[in-house]
Amino acid sequence: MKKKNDKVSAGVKEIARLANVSIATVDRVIHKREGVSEKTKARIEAIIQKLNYQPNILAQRLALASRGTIRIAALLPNVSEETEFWQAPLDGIDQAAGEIRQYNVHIERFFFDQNDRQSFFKQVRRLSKTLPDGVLLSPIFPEESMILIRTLEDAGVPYIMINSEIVGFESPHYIGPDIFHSGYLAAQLIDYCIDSHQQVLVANISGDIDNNYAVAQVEDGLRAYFKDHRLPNTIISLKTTQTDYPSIARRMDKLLRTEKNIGAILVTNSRVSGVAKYLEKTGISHITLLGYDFVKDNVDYLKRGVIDFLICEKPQEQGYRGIMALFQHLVYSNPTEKKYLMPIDIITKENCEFYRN
Amino acid sequence: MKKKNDKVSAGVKEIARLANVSIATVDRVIHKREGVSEKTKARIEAIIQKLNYQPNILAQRLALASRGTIRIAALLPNVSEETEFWQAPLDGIDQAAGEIRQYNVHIERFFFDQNDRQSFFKQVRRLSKTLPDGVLLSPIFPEESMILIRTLEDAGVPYIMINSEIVGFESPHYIGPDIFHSGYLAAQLIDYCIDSHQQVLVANISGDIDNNYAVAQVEDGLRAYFKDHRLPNTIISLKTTQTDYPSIARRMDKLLRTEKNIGAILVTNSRVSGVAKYLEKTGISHITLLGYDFVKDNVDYLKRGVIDFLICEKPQEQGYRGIMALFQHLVYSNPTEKKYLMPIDIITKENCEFYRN
DNA sequence: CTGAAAGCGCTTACAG
DNA sequence: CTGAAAGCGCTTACAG
Repeated sequence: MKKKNDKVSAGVKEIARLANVSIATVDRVIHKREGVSEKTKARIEAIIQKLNYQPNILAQRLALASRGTIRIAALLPNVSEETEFWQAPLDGIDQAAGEIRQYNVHIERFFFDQNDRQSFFKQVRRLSKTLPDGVLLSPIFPEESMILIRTLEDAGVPYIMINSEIVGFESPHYIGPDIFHSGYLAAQLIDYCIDSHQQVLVANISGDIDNNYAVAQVEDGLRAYFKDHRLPNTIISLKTTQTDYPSIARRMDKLLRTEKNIGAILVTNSRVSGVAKYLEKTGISHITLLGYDFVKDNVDYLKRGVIDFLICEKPQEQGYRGIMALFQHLVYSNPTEKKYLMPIDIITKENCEFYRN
Repeated sequence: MKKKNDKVSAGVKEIARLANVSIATVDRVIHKREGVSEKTKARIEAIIQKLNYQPNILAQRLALASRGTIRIAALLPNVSEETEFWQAPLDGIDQAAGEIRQYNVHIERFFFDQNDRQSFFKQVRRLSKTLPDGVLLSPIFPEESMILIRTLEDAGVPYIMINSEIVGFESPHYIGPDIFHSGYLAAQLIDYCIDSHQQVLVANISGDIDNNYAVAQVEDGLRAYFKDHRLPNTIISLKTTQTDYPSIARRMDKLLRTEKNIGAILVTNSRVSGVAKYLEKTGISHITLLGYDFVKDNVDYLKRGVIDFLICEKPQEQGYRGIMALFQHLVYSNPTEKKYLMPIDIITKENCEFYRN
């Protein structure tokens, strides 16, 4: 099954032999370290060029493994019944952790309550005290996040943000969706489904709505689409910080009493199942319903035809990529890529069974 | 930045020390090889259990790397201007090749003409002659593919099929879309966009249409949706083996002369750009147009609003996953997973810039 | 400025 | 049935 002596390429030993030096000197040149005469350096570099030398990553890592542990901190909202969404990034982080634990990478998880900025700040302090080698965070609270980021930058600790950006702080260290665009996409789907005389309802359901820039950006994107395309539909906003079902039902009842012509509802986050429950209970089936995130409740309503479209940006992959990028950066000094924008996936009843977060 | 002596887990050396044997003996137990007394075997196994020993994959691979080369063959249609689609799986294969060349894996590519079964068979013979360690194929021609598969099975050579299955031959060695379902999904999207009195046109444009089961399955899926939902829309089929633009335009002209009420057109493969060109040239903008695959021409028409939806099943990832699965199987005897069905992605003008094949 | 040697954690051919 | 030793291709502390 296998042929012998079918080397992929020559290694340091061969280079050393050809250059008539020791492998230690070759290593110095490869890693651009001090202390090699220009002459030998040039000679070795020529050979490296000619042989098109590629280091054996396996051996490299194995040799480095003895050096010690890399500590990466992950700062995320905790996972509760009503914030099930955050399980996905966590799964991605766990997956990455599994793949790189061979390399002595240790990941510490710091959880906060997404409705309590105090708890966020508390975790920031805990995290800062130990000063890890790299940090993954979802910058839910912008001000407190900026404080952390300043600390990290001063200390030269690399970091990556996932899930949402800090408004007004363009950063190359971001892995996540272009949220404005995902609202724009939602509007396009709505445009396919409703008539020009129908209204669109944008429902923002969030405990801390004033700090929730993501929700606002989705709405901005949706409104921009209708404006750019000069569409005549009226767009109505609904805002509530009461996320429990009875409150949602009450608000919907009241709204639908006056607004008789709603053709579509976009819930700007994963709380769409609350509205779905309301529509199902009240037997309203002519309204197109859209929302965010591939979480269990939402998928159930999608399969039953109550929710028409879910938009999802692979949160698990965000967590996975975030950790891997930090790892690459710490171990191989690979630059943390420029901003990585996730695909914006459209999920319906008919493709949901094949979807992967 | 790093702490010393922060071992992930104990290794063979530690196990050997605790069991009072040599590491060679430990190795024998780990790999369930013959020639260890029951007594020592039991002792070593207990220690392995207790320590929850996990082999260091790096070291394992490095040690194995010296053994020789693994040869994987990939059998694919060639990439031409009108079969640009096949560039994507090829890119995925190249990416995988890059990642595993460290492990002395060599990938040989065999290309055939997708409109010429003779050329396929010729490559099958070439491939069979050298008998590689693993095979990746797109089974475009079912009969000839079955011949190859029988040969491989007899020789105990693992194989994986991508892109489409062989009808009537359910195989666990498949990585690709559920094509019937993707037609079903297309129908759902159409259902959102047209009225109940409008017609749907299914356009099958393929050089070798009688052998193209994928195209037929898409149509089956679409028809099944309309039937399952008892929708009144008439569905019209168009079939042509002339894939050049003038022929397509002629067929469309003729068809539209009699059928005045078409609300949507689904082109069952990547040839959708031909129909898009026709609609754009003739200034027809009220028809919803759907097709397959994220190739340049199609994306251009999508961006210009001529094509409404593209459906795509990550062909690049299929190639990548196919090679990686074979690699895992050959090196670690990981079972080639059960059938892996790809997500069915919906791409529109508003999310195409973020899509990744 | 340069080199010899040990070590990363595994596998294996060989000797007993 | 078992072990000592060499080797995979790199990195690094140490000696000169």
